[in-house]
Amino acid sequence: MAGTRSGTRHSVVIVDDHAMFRAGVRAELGDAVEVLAEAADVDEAVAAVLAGQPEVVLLDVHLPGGGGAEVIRRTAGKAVDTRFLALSVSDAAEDVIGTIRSGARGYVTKSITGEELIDAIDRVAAGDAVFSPRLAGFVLDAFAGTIEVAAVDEDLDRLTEREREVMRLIARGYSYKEVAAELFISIKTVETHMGAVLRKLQLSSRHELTRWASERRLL
Amino acid sequence: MAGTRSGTRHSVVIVDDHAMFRAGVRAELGDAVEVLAEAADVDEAVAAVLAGQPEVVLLDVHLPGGGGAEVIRRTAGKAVDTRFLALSVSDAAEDVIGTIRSGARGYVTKSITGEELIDAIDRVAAGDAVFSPRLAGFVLDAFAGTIEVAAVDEDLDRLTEREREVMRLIARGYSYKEVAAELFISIKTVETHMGAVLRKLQLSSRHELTRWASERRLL
DNA sequence: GCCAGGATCAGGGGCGTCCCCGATGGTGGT
DNA sequence: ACCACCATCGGGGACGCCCCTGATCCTGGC
Repeated sequence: MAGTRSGTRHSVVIVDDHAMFRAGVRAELGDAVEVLAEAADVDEAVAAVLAGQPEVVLLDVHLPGGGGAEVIRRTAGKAVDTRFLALSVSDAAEDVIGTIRSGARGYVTKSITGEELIDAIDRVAAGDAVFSPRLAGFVLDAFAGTIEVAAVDEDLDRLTEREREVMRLIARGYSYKEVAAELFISIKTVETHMGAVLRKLQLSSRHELTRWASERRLL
Repeated sequence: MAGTRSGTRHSVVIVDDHAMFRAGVRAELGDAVEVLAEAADVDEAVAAVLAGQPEVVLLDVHLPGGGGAEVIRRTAGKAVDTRFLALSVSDAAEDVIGTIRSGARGYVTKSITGEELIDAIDRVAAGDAVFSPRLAGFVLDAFAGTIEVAAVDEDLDRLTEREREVMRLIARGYSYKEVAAELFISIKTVETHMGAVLRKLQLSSRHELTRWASERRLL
């Protein structure tokens, strides 16, 4: 992490329905940013953004009055230089994708540290898109076709179509016998494919595979 | 709320996996209480409670390492004057009931204000039970005898201490051999306990157990 | 003292998982 | 034609998982 990158002291508005959490963010940010205002629901947030014209809005996704996406919609065009950084407990795909589609430039979970958050604010203000590492995967998946995915999926790409098919069923808890019945092939063929899957993904058991797949939301 | 009631400055330990939220609680509490320690997971929490013997533990329900209930279980009897106040985003019945059954003396949501939280801490320390208004209803319902939330825990309650221990490790993906090494017992004993676990929970394989446990957030 | 229940362990058996060694046929590239 | 790769299968083995029938020790209740 950058650590001491502070620099410009961007202006921000903090939007979250929990006063406690807003206080936590404020405390963690210290004087690294300028907090223009706080808001606890959609109406307050819209008013605060229009009044303050902040560079960055820290935006909770689940918010009384229509959710964080509603805030973005209702301020669109009226706050030209403002960028939105979603800050949520949820790591559900629909929340992430929905928020990004609404126009947020980043999405980080509340498990982030203060230092990382300051860094994320800096980068969003500079025009970058910022995502928690764990989320980056399916954000890119959702926009697949335009962007190619690297790193994580390199392993997955080396699997053949049939191997991926077997992998999905095994990861869901199917036994070799059940996979064989499902795909109309013999148990031995399933074993062969599984051997290839485990070797290519550098795993050693079906349990590890289950975890690997669920971490990547491939189920 | 009561507002200026301060009085005795109770000692507390704050347990939550989000550093940001801990900072918020700490900031909101100010010097109205004495914060002995913070903890981010079950192990840290148990250590902090045993070391500090606080009057009140502010306890997140969803916590890496087994959840808040696990903290209560593992400190039971070893911290005589300590009372637990659950502080959670969840208002789900099973979370509330489960936490209370584990021994917590109160349950408030994170939408609470700092003032109200200080008041709740005072009252829990004094021996009162404290609940967010919206939750009080079905807490009483549950102990009135109706609700079938009990069904989930009845199965779990029939497990012995040792069986629960084995169950947790197996559900996390440990092999029998690894569990045996971890608990300093033989593989055959692990098999015996697992047989009892599967029979009592009416499951048929370790895979089903993994799902069962993850659905109930027992990991 | 007897009995129930919990924790510990052993032997053995059936089946699942994962690996090794092969083999055959098809397909696409050179 | 040859080679690389894929999908399909088989035998056999080592080990893990799950169940069965036992057994011993200890603790607590009647």
